Amino acid sequence: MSRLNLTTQRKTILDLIQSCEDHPTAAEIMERLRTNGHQFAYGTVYNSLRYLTDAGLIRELKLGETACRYDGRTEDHYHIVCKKCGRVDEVLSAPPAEWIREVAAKTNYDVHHSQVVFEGVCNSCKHPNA
Amino acid sequence: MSRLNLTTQRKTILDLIQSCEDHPTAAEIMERLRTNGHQFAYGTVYNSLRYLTDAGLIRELKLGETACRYDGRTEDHYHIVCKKCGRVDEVLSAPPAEWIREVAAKTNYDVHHSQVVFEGVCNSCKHPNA
DNA sequence: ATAGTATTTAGACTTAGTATAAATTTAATT
DNA sequence: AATTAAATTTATACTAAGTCTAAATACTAT
Ligand SMILES: [Mn+2]
Ligand SMILES: [Mn+2]
Ligand SMILES: [Zn+2]
Ligand SMILES: [Zn+2]
Repeated sequence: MSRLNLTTQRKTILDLIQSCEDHPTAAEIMERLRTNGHQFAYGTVYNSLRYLTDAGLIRELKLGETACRYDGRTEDHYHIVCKKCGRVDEVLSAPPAEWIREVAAKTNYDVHHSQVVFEGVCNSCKHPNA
Repeated sequence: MSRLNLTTQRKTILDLIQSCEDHPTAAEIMERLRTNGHQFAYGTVYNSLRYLTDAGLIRELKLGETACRYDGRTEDHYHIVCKKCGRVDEVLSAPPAEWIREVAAKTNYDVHHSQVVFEGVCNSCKHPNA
C-alpha cells in the first residue's frame, strides 16, 4: 500500500504493454524492448512486470502455456486461444452470475474470482484458403 | 491411435492417481510412489503421465500454479482453489451452453473446450475457529 | 532363437522465473 | 549542498518443472 513509483524502466514497460495489441510473454517484451533500443536487465523486466501487476496497471495471464502473458487491458475479461495458430483473443462476455452463485452454493466457497480460458479454432484457421 | 499399452509403471501410476482423493503434482506422485516402495525413473513418471493423459485415462490440470496437477476423474468438470490454504475442490456444474454460444458468436471461434478455475475461500478457511 | 519395436533408465539439458549482493539512483535530513 | 537512508537496477547465481538423448531392458512377432 505505498504510493506509485514509476521508474523509467517501469514506465517504458508499461507503455509498451499498453500500446500493443496482443498479449506478450516476458521474453517477447524483452525482445521488443531491445528492438526499441532499450537494454534493461533481465531481472528488472521481471521485477517491473510484477510491480505493474501488483499495482493493477497490467494483468498477468496464465493461459496454460509454459510462460505467463501480460495484458494492458485491466478491466475484467477472459481469453480464447486458437489451437491451430496460437493466437489469443479477447472474450468480453462474463460468465453468468447465476452460474457463479450455483458454484458458490455447491462448493461452499466464497468465490472471489474466476479464470476462464477457452480453446478452439479461430476464424482464419477455419477458412485456410482466404 | 495405437492400442493401449499399460506397462507396470504406467499401471502403478494410473492406480495411484485413480485411488487418491486429491489432485497431486508430478512431484507429489513421485513422493507417493517412493512411499509405496516403488522407484521409477524421474523421466518415466513424466512419460507415463503424458501417456495416460493422451490416452484419456487421467486429466492434466493447469490451475495457474507452477506445476501441473493430475486428476483421476476424467468426466468434464472444473476446479476451485482456496486462496488461503491452497486446497483444490471439484466443481461439477458446467458453464451454461448459452454463454459458450455467445462467446463463439462474438469471437468467431469454434469453441472446443473451456478451462475454468475459480478462486476463493473454502468453508474451513471461512470459519477459522471450528 | 532372432530380429525389430517399444519402454525404461540415468543423466544432461532447457525454459521460465526467483534470489542475492553489489552498484546506482532517488528521496529525505541535516 | 552534503550526508544519510531507502529504493531500484544490474549482473549473476540459483531453482523448479519439465524435456531430450542415448544406452540398456523388455516385449512382440516371426
Ligand atoms: Mn486481454
Ligand atoms: Mn477434479
Ligand atoms: Zn488460428
Ligand atoms: Zn481453505
